[in-house]
Amino acid sequence: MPTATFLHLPAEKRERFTTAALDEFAVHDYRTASVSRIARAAGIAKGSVYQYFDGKQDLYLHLVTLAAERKFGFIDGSLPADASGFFTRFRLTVFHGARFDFTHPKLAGLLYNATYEPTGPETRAVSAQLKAASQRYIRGLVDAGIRAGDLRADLDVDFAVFALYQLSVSLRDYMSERFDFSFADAVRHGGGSPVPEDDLMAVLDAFVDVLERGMALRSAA
Amino acid sequence: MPTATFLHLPAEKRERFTTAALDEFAVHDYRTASVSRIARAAGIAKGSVYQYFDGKQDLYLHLVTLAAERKFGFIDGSLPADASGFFTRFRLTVFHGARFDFTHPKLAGLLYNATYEPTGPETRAVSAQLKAASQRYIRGLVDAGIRAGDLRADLDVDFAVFALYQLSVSLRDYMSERFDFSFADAVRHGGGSPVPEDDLMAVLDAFVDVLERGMALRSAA
DNA sequence: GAGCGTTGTGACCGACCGGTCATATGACCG
DNA sequence: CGGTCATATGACCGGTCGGTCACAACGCTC
Repeated sequence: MPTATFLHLPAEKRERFTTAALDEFAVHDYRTASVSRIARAAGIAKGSVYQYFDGKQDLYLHLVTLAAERKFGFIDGSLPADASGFFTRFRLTVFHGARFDFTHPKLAGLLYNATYEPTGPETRAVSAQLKAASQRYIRGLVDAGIRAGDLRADLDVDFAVFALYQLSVSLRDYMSERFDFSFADAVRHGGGSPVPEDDLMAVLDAFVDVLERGMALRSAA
Repeated sequence: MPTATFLHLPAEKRERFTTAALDEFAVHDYRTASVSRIARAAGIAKGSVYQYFDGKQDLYLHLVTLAAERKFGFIDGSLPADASGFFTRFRLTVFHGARFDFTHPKLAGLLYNATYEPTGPETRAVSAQLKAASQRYIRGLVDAGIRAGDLRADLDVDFAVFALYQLSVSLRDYMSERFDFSFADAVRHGGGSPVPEDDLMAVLDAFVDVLERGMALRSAA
């Protein structure tokens, strides 16, 4: 957690530092990210970093927490309050999640890296927490979907949660390929034109379609 | 590619080295893996590594190629020649892939790491090739499935291939959690009892079930 | 044995890492 | 002005890395 010193910092400097740190962790995984580079990019001495945070790990935890709060907040704030059916709600959740990824590529890149972080001792706890929170959220949706009669009652819930989670997370890769959108470039050179929402929705329709109907050709009943 | 020197090595020494290198790359990602540690574990001087391979990258490429050939060969050799339906064939493919993962944890761990390798310049090409080969294989299955009438003709093939690929790859994580089987431990301390094939099949049934029928409760036709 | 090509060796190189700490700076107070 | 305290600094530390190279050891033929 940030020290009092960091919180007392003039806002401009604090943000300059945060931006530099996000830039670094959005492009590099934990081990490859360099505190020295962050300090250089922020225009401060390396020693100062250790006046603001306990160390690399502490800084990382702070950034991931911040990014997760922003993304979950963004999604929650974009969802309508009234509960539509499972598939509508799930599609909207993924849709707004993707919108967040396009408009906040740094934060999204950090979260993506954190999710796939090779399990070193310094990052395992953070990754596990992130994964647990996402799966808990999805499990809530699935449970409600079964109760509401939107989903088959004999569904293997564990597997369904796993599948929805994996596909949601890796959808980023799919979109990147399908729309030729490089998130790495977006982080490095800011922006790039995000995918039109219509095209995004079309992909999500294919996604939900497979979830809902399956892939099999059903012989006419 | 290995040098002539490496190929002239007595088999025992060559295998001792290969084993040590696999051990290292199965547990660490590319950047974290250490040539010095490999040399130490193999009981040779570090300089010798550079008599056998052009460098770290070359060694890595060799190992990934070797592991991929073994795994694809194992699966191909285990599949029946006659083409059953799409879902049966897909389930068998994943089944034998999982069997390979349990019985060859080092090779499988290396492939898994290579798949999720953070995209540094040294590993990007290898990861992309691995992913392309897997997706090409799956696309073949899907195309055949549509032609045979096993799959809906209006299926979004791109998305289907992506989903099947992602779920197959990450199935390892799911099994690890579901069966409390640590692949990392299996690599480090050899073996551990693999999941009984019945339990494995039960998971794959749930997998294929979702693929085939979808998740929606269908009102009685 | 001498000569020679192949293979083995590990000290060494420059680079970078996370983290520390003695010291400098500067703002506030009496 | 002196004193005090929060903050800023960057040279420095021990460590590890991938890679090199001068040299030693070996195996072969003559």
